[in-house]
Amino acid sequence: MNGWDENDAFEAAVPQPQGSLSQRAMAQRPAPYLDDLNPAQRSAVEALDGPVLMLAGAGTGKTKALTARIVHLLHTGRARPNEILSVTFTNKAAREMKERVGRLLGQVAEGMPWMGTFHSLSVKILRRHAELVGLKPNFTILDTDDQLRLLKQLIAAAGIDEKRWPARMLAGMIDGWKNRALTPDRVPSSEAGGYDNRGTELYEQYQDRLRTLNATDFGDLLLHCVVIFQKHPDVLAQYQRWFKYLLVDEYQDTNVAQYMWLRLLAQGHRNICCVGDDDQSIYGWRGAEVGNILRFEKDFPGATVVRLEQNYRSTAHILAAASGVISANRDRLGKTLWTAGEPGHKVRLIGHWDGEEEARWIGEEVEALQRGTRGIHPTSLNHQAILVRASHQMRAFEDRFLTIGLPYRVIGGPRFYERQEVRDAMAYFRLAVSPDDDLAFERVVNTPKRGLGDKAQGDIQRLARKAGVSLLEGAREAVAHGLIGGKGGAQLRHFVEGVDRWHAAIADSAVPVLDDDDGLVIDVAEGTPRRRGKVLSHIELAEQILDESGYTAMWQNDKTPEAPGRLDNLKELVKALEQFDNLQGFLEHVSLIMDNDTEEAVEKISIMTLHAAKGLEFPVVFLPGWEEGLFPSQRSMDESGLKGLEEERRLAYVGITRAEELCTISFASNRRVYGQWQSQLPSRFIDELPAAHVDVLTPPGLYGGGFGAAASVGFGSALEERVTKADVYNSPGWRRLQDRQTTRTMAQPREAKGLVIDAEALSAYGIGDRVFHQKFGYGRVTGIEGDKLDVSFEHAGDKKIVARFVSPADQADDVPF
DNA sequence: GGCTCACGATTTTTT
DNA sequence: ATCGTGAGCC
Repeated sequence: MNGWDENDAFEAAVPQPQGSLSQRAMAQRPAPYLDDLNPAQRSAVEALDGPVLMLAGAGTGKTKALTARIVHLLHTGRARPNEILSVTFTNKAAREMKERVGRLLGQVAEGMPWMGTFHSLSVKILRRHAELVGLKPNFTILDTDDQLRLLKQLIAAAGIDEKRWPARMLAGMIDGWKNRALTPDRVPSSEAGGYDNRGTELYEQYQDRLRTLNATDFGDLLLHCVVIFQKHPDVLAQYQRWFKYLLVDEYQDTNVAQYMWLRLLAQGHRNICCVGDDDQSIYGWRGAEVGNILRFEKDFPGATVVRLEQNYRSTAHILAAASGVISANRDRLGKTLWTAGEPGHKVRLIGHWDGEEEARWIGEEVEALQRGTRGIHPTSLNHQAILVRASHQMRAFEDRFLTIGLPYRVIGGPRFYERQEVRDAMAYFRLAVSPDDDLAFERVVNTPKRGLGDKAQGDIQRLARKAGVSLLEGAREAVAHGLIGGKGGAQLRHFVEGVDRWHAAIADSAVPVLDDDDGLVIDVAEGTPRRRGKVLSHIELAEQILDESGYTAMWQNDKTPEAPGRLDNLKELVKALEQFDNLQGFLEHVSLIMDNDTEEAVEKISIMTLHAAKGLEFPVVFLPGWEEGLFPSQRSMDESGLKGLEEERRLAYVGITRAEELCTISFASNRRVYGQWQSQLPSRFIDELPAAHVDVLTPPGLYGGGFGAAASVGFGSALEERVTKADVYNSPGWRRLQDRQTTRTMAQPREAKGLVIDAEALSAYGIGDRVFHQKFGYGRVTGIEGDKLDVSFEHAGDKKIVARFVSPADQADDVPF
């Protein structure tokens, strides 16, 4: 790699702070946070006024610069802690930044009330102005389950077949609109398709329903804020004045709504500093707009752009490999990472016969590295990671590691607060706090089973709707008039009485506590002073709720293997209550804050998706499954064309740059996908790796070495067999492998995705062609009969379609935003 | 109201 | 292959 020369030029171009006036002036006061910054970081920290774009490559110390900037703002007296708005995407990032700022300041930085995620900050703002969007300040935030339940009801009410138009899909559409800050009235008519052309209508109904329930979903938090800012200039002006400096982390991940949110707040003083890396934009599929960062200089004319390019994480070979891959992307702002460190080991590349063998080989490598028999120092399992494209790839590794007893941990998976039992418990708490929370009522009225099925619940719904009261009140009525028969009726009575009792207990002991430490006072309602009325602590109450409702008993009686774990989670949930003053406060924060990263004592290798790995680093990284269709993912390319491919490539870049010392890329020639064997071609990204920085290891399966050969394959050893990539592909072993692939493919032509089988070219379409249908989406032609095609659709299944109803789907189709 | 069977989907994921 | 969902049946 040739980044060193470029860097020298860069350093020469930037005035060196040594001996400069400002530097000597700074030295007068203790400013240790500036001392260990490199020149680029330092200029990013010191450019305080006006728009700043910090282009921070992987591992270039962006968090360090960001935190130093905050400290610098405080230290120079430019802003008080509560006048800095500092936005991250995850709570984890926010927490880390708080800690680091605190460490630099030499104190606990709880004095930064406006440091948080887009969502948590939006909630904070929205609570103050809820009435401007038709909500009460104590609105609840729905989780995905609630959202789906609601949408299902609306779809059913509209008489639409939920089979054909699933609630999931509508949720996705609405989410997409909210990501782009589109209220129902602004949704382009071209996108209103589906759902019998009533998509927007359903969206509108959904929003109405949320308002009635005094609830929002996650997307609303941002959207409502943007609407308020746009419609109420006076409110916006107060915030603009208050937030003197804005800092944004991971700017490349912002969506349109977040962009507008930021822009609105930054208009005025324009002191906005965005930090990001266009090469690490991997969330386009959930609305992130790389365009936001690419456009920054246009959006904020006169912006200072600083590039952080010195990498402190990886060896030169690893950086060069990553740079080589990412350089194939167009539309980059362009950065060249360099390191002052050692070249280190080349990136290792190895092909395997199939996925199982790949897992076996990696398992052995992991153990060898752990023992230190691979030429580098012994590496703890905690410092090794396997990064996969899709979570189903994890299975092969889990299976293998379980067999050989290699401890592993899967990162990602369902979050703590997403677990069923946690949500159920929370619904009970919600009901106790606000008995008219209908969604909570629906969720737990028959959990545990109380003999209240569809019929009984339907009766309650009808009754409540007719009387215009909440479901709980409806249930009370139903009980009073004996409308619910037998066992169910008695249990419902018990349930209603329980909620009443718990609610009364809360009214006795807890008093709303107002947030008053953020310094910003805008029409906040009067609050009663904090008081600890002592009837029941909220923790005791929570336990009582779970016991009296029979919820704890339900899991105690459950004999399934996961029941004990669920009980543990409930205990943990109750324990988490300790950090809050009352149930209200808990409910308010839990949906936004609960994380569960518990450090374990046992050494384990981490398995996670590439997405989950962003922001992390490991000395040793394995990147398996680099095969066409898997990585880059076929679906991504089908759905987003070139844009999709480029995002996949950025994912590859993210993967490689996670490695500090040793990075091993691998692929398999055969893989079982959805139960069918498929032959695989090595990923195009493999060919984009610069050969000079890659060691191609002898694939044990190809050279007949089998088990023994794997152990002898190493690097840095004189015995090592080194071959070039071309050698591998031209080798007899590789050809043999190709031959076998073909044989298999011919034997199962129907499943042979990605391979064009000899077509009876009767029409414009051939077997194997990818096609697009207005309604069914993308599919592949599996047969031709006269003017009809058999098409296997990705989402809609197998259909016989008249050829003129489909259009050819170009793989490079660029779907416009 | 609970259980079984068939069908369909199956990248990535935060808040 | 496998998992989750929904409909239909006891």
